[in-house]
Amino acid sequence: MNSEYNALEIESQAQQYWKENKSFEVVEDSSKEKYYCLSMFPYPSGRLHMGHVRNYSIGDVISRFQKMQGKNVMQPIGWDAFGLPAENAALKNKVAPAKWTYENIDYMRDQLSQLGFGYDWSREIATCNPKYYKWEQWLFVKLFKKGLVYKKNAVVNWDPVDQTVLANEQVIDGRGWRSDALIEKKEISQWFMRITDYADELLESLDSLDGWPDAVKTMQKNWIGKSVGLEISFNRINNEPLKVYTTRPDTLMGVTYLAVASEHPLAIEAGSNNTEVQAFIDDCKTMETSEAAMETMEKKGVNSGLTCVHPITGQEVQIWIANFVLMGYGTGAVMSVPAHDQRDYEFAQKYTIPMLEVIRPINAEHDITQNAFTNKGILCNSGEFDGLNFDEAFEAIAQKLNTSNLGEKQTNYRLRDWGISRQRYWGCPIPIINCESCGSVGVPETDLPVTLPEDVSFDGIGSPIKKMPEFYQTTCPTCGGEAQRETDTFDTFFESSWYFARYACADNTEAMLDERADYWLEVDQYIGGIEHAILHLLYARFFSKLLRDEGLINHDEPFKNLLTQGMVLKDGAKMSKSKGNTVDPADMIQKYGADTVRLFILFAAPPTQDLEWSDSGLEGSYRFVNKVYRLVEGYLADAKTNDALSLDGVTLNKEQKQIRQKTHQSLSKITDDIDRRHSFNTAIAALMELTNTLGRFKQTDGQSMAIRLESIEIILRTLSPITPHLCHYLWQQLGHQEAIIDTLWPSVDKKALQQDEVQIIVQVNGKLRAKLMLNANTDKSIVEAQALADENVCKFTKDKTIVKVIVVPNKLVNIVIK
RNA sequence: GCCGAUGUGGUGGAAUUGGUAGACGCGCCGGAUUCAAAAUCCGGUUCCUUCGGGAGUGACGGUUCGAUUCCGUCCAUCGGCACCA
Repeated sequence: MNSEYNALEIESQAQQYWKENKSFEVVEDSSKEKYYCLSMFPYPSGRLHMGHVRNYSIGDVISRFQKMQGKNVMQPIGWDAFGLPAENAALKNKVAPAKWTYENIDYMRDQLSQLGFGYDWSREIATCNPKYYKWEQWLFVKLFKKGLVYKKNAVVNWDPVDQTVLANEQVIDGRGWRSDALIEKKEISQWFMRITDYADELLESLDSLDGWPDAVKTMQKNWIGKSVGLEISFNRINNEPLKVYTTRPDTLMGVTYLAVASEHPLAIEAGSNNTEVQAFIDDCKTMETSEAAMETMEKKGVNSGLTCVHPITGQEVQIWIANFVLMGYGTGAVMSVPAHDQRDYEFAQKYTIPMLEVIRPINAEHDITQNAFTNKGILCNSGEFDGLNFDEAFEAIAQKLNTSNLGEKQTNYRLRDWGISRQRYWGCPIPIINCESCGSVGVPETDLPVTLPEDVSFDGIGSPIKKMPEFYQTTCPTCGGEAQRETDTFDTFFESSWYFARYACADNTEAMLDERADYWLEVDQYIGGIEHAILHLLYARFFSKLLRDEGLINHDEPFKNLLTQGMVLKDGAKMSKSKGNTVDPADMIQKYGADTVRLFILFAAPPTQDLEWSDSGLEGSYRFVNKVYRLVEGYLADAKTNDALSLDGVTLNKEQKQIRQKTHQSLSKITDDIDRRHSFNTAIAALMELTNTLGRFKQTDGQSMAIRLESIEIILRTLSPITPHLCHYLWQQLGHQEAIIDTLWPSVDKKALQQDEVQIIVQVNGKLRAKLMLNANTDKSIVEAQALADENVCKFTKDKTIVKVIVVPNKLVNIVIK
């Protein structure tokens, strides 16, 4: 054993050992319980940052821990390799997105290896590889034939200068990030998946996800946004009625205007003979499309001059055109009740539209001249409905409208169908051929994959494949006539929606998935950033149900347990390449070694908490790693001249007993912290305490040597998921033939835990006044008497009346005085 | 704006089921060791104090014998908001 801890040497040797012995390569094995541990795969942005290190360290600790529980553990890794940053890099560095991506993957694969993560590299996936995306094209064609995919018009951000579609992220204050041009909304035809067909199941099965954080389930539930309301028709003379959906039909009698989106046919009609209206509609064209922008921008509108008829009163209602109504959501029109909706209230005040109070609070006052009353209450000014509460009014109005065919109950979802078309180059080609006579035709299975040309020059003016006849010119599979390929690509969430299943059978060239997927699924533990709480996780759940309905897997849900890691922030914001605030672990690994870096990121905070990055304290982790090294070194030096006897556990002196007690208490805590609580920081703290305690215990008699060895071996095995290289090395130094990764987790000796005495806290009126050491399970009345007799306690109880005494066994006494 | 989180010493954080607030680190202060330094080891470190004690977990209220923990209102910060991944 070297007298100096040499991290880099120890680490490369351990990594070499794992590689040669295929320590992490697994196959299906019916004799063992399987455990599938998955961390969200990275986008190959160039270099790892501390967010990755955190994510993958957590996954590795759980994987190694489960392996030491004797389970058949699969921990795969791959690359979410399609996406926008490759195109941005292509523009900046004049390098093809494919080349840039593959180089990044090579670099980052090295970094992951250096960190010693126990991946089964034989299952590695890169989503930009045709062998991977072939199968999502195959699935897409099946879903297309099944009617789960359709085409419709949808709005995109159009940069008129760069002649390209921009992502929301690339639109800054309404302008293109490169061109600075005012961005226009543009409607183009795009592919959608009918995720709303599964809205109910996606909502219902959330209840079965016991291993998911409640916060994530709540966010998904709210995102799906199931509501029951009324679809109400407002008739228009000699025209189609205008339909609106509302969850507050009780406020119907308070409607003073309707609002439609600027793209609504009525708006276009109104604009065609009114320049003021047309000017407003034109103004709406340069408007950000994101919901956040919609909600926070100034609410504006214009009176269309058109009117409709209130379905109950028969009165004329104005139709306004408003910038906050979305054409793509619902009917593109809403009913407005200024007295009972704050947005309508402000809009009505701004444009002096009348307001009608029709709901009053039940047992309170509300001044409607101050703001809208948006709670439910009792109806007033509503004619025959006066005095009804929300539920009664809902039913009565629904019934009334139903008889006149002007309204019916409807269940609505906030969730919209998933738009999967992207007008980008670096993505998976949508496998559709457009034929003038046959329409859209799915690419036949034998012609898959539709391969994305990789050797292209990328200039940022639209996608290269839209300018490559050799790519898009083809023949129709149905009629054989001339036809054109779809040149849009999939949303990159498509790839990440099924990769977890593909890992189980990544080598299958004949099928998307096989029976091995059923062996490994569902994922026992999924780990990833909280920022994916809604979109990625919802799409992956959706895909699971699609795959199930195609008979490809037999699970309803992909992820049994979910650990949402908090963000690693730098300068108060999420680390990302586009913000330029990433921290590369490379230098730290070089200086301290991977074990120290892993230990530090896990020790810095509990995994679910956000973490503002700072490397102060990294030294402390390095110190601890060295301390463990010296602990073993010290033991081995003593062992040269002193033999460890077999531990008898009976004849031990007090100090020896205490060491064993501390050891097994720590083991118990560490096990629970890692397994149940995922509280790695406190597990490490317990390991530090135990190491410190043991470092002070230097006895060399036979029993003491045995106790030291037992304790050291517990430290090494419980620390090994966290700092695996160091523990691998030290385990060898202790003379073991079997590698530590192949050993089992130690078990707690309950006899060592036994405590003779317990500390009792004595409070007077909730304030700490004394601590007593008493035999465990001392009778309640004796504990109480002892507490009352305590000298310091008496100082506070003297001349006071004792109202009551609360005794919590083996823990606490609280004396309440007056 | 809406939805979901978070808020504790100089600092990262701990307190698991409502029961000792500040575990374990970092930093700082003092000591040992050293020719000296690094490294290491030992001790101290919430604030105020008349040294009895008092106050204190973003703010203000509430429930309780007892609240960092439960409830209400507010403030600040972070994540998501459908084309960043």
